[in-house]
Amino acid sequence: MTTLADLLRESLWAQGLTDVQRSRVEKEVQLRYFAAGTSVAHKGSPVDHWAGVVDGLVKINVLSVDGRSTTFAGVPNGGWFGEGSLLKGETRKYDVIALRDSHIAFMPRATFMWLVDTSIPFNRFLLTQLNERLGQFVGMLEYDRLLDPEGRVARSLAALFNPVLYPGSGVRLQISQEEIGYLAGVSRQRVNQALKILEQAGLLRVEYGGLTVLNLDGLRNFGA
DNA sequence: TCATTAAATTGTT
DNA sequence: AACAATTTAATGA
Repeated sequence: MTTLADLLRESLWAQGLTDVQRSRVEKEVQLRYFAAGTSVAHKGSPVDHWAGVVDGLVKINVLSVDGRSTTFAGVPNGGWFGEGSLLKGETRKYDVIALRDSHIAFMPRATFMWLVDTSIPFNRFLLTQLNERLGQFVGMLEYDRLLDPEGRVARSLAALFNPVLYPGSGVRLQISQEEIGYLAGVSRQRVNQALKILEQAGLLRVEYGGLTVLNLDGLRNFGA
């Protein structure tokens, strides 16, 4: 179990803060618990917090009119989301759902804006985060059309280990094959087959209720 | 600590 | 989608 202190210690943006800034953040950030399958935030609701995953895994997704679910990204330990809508003052554009039992940290808009106004390292972090996320979505557009299911699973997993966006992730990822299916947009059966292929290629090791990444670059470039 | 049972997850069709 | 096999977690002796 990871704590808020661990999250702040591992977050790049927190390392650049002054003691005054960090203590205000620790005082005003609230922790909430979400059971697996529950909604963390609804599409269309006002965005008044910046949210970080302290412990767990959430997915960012939308529902199409016919009820089909499409996942844009998974956010593991150490990942933060919602800064785009927070900066623009718009309502949330995606649903956020906990894939596992998750502890989520919420930073009030006032605190977030205060950091934007007073901390150059925090702004630099936001620039990097937005840039990385842009690159991730551009890459997704590409592989979504070009790659077979093995490649899609491989890149979805690699995205979860993006060291810039999600510095808290280790090599071990606790995620069921069903959850991977949601993230990669393929059926659980295809995930099962894809994982075996990736395991034979020496890129990862399949375990009960999770997997261990052995070759992150190999995953990232699989099928290219 | 060990055995039994239920629940979750995986592997296969 | 359905089913069987496997692993984990919980319970109680």
